[in-house]
Amino acid sequence: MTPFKIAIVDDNSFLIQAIKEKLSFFDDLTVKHTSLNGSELLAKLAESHHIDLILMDIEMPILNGIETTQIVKHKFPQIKIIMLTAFDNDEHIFNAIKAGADGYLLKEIDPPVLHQGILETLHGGAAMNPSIALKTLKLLRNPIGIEHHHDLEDVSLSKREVEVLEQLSTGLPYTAIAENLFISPSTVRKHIENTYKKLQVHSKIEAVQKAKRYNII
Amino acid sequence: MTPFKIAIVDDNSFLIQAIKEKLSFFDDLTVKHTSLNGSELLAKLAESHHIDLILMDIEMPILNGIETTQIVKHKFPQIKIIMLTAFDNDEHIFNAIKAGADGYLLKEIDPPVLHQGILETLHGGAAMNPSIALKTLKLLRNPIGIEHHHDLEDVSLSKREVEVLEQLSTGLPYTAIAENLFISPSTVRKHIENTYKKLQVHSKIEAVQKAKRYNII
DNA sequence: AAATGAATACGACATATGCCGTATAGCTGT
DNA sequence: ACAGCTATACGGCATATGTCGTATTCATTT
Repeated sequence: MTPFKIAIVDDNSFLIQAIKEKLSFFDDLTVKHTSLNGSELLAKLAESHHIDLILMDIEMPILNGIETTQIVKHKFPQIKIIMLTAFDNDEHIFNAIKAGADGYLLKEIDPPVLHQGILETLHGGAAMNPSIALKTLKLLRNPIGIEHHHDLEDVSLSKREVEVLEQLSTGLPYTAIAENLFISPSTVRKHIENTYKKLQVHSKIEAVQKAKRYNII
Repeated sequence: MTPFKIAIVDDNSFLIQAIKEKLSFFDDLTVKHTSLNGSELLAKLAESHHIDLILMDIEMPILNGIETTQIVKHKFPQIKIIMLTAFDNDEHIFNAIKAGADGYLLKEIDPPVLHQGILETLHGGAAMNPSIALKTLKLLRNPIGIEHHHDLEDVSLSKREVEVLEQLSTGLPYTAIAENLFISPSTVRKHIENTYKKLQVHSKIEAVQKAKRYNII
């Protein structure tokens, strides 16, 4: 069995070294590369995304761990990401989960526990330190904090564009939308084209998801 | 140090016995009493609530584990409760968390892991099996799923099909999905074709939305 | 030993989609 | 009156998608 390929991202090179040493005891894992911030990681992934799991710090310059997680998960959803950070405040935890993290551990973790968490995550689970787990349970019980609806300021879709987007979101093809709105398929497509530009996306799914996240539909 | 006082509630007396045996290895825990359903437990707690933690089954006659958890947590919030059940469907998990459970474990658990989970919970954390943890993360990410939280019984997607669906949901084209999963685009398309049949849909968007509603992704 | 299901892979074909350019008509605020 | 925005509409082209069929390999189950 070839070992799992791990990447580490942390702006503190001493801490990277410490994590590497913690993992060095286990021969079913190998650290393929490390980065000091998100964009350095993205550059390495662009060359080769042959990485199974990323251990990601949160507070980093240039591109932080939350943003980086979002981008990596969007482009390479198969790569597992565990946040490995010193802080466990609710804001970070919630944002990391929203960004798509598969786990959340604290840096003071013991090597065997870290190893266990990585393996569990690679086998389709989620790694969480118990105190973090409790926080996620509390978040689930209080749906108040869940709705973090920030509206998209700079983007404004026209009424018609929103109507078309709503139809799109149900999975209808252009021809059906045209019939529903009594306009030509060409017009539907043009509306969608303009909408994509405003939302800066390039497909139905991305448009629908972005629109939902920003409460446009 | 006096051992922690545990209570077990399960309508299957054989399983109670099995759990007791699992815990018998650890002298920092002692099983104070056991009950075959919720009202039996409540009666015992009314006499003496000198209990630190309850291991609670969900499916029981008379008073089930969810309702019992709600009542116990209301009257004795200091008592920790870990759900210990054979089932891990979203509905149960979500309801147990809402009822106030401090953890959720599966009955097939190994003795040392159960022991660990109990201690962690008693020390102010939450005990969760990794696959359950992942489900809670998904619930947090999908506000839709929180309202529905029911699994699709009759439909079962394979592991690979779920992976492909996850990739689909980010808006990636077939070719990118193929690269990410190191398989041919033909295979990606075949997986998607099979998925559509199982979900009874005919497009990406429908598949992704249905999968989200049923907490598949 | 046979059957089943999962994962892999290819070919073919009709349709849908993303993206470009162009164009007309109506409405709004300056 | 004119600039700017919106809604409407067409054509073209490369690529993506949905739906068929077929086929091999591997692991599990009967």
